[in-house]
Amino acid sequence: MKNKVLVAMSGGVDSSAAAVLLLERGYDCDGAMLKLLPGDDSKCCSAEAAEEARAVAYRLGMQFYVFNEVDRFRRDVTDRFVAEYCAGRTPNPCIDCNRCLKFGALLEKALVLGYDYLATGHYARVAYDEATGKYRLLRCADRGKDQSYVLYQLKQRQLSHLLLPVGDYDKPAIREQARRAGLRNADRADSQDICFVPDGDYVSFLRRSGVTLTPGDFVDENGAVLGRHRGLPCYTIGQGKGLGISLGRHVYVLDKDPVANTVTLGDNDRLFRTGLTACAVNWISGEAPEGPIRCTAKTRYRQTDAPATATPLPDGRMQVDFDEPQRAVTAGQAVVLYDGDTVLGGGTIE
RNA sequence: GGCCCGUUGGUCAAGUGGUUAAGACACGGCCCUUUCACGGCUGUAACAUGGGUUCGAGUCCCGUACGGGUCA
Repeated sequence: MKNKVLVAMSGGVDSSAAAVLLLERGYDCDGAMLKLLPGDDSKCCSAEAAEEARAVAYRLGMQFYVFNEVDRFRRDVTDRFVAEYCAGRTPNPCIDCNRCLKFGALLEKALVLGYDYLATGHYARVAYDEATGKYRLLRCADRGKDQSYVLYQLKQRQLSHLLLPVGDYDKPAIREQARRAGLRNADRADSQDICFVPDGDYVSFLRRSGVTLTPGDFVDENGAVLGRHRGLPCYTIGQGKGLGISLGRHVYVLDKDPVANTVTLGDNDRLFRTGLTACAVNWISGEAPEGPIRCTAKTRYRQTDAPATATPLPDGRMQVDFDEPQRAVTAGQAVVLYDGDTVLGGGTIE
């Protein structure tokens, strides 16, 4: 009888509702939270969030644990975040955190402690395919809330121990579940921004982490100087605001050159590309397809997927060619592949 | 130094006696959002300065400051 579940609780509505749903289905649940930052700086694991989560757990009659993963979080998430920005890329730390902490450290901890499953409040679904004997990762029922993009790094072993109960519902239904269960955080605002950057100012975080920002030139596509930038990490491809430069028309970041320390600006229509390569590729099925596959893909979390052809490369990387040019394909961000509602896999854009 | 031209929001830039002083871009706020962005909505903000003329001056006249040009 596999029914012992450790629920990853953030103190928010979604993970709380996940616990409620699992309890209703008869699972034997306890709650857990990861302590990721040393101080009280994180939104994910602040004292307040921990209190919220603890209160919910106790109300639901669950045990509640906090596991300290400060060192691992620094190594696998924040250090990497800083290094990526220094290299001129735009990282997505949530993906690393999911892979290494939530579905890495926490899942291992759960299994060691004798739990059968880890559950989270992500809006996505896991399904078992009898025919192939494999697990599948699916988008959630509510496309508008779908979070499968940030889970594309999951592997079969992780999926086999994963429950995502909120993925079958939409947000209003989840809030209603929480309300019905008498949870005081039913109307708590959704989380947002990078959890380890509470004020939303990631550039200051980089500075505090020892990164020196070197100002340089904004240039146009011909190399003509348009103004001064504050340092490459302050910008990402496709960005149009916060440039502080006034040319009488909207311009966007087309490119960043770490060697020349320049940021190229230009018109929106110069941002579109059809092809990309990706590294650190993960195929949910556990193995790369034999050859090119038709799929849809998206290059940023908040974007609708577009028709494409994905081709596994011999060295484990992958080539993705879109039918129509995509805007602001950015190194460091993730490209995620879908077949309908099924997540096929993804990788880090080079 | 003489003469000429110019000086409107953060930037560019309309406006030739009576306007709520346009617009674009920048900037702020809100929304969206477990990344960074994009996007949507919305807002703040100006007549270089001191005197005149006029019922009334950003608009006309004089001085000052600053910028550009030009002359020996």
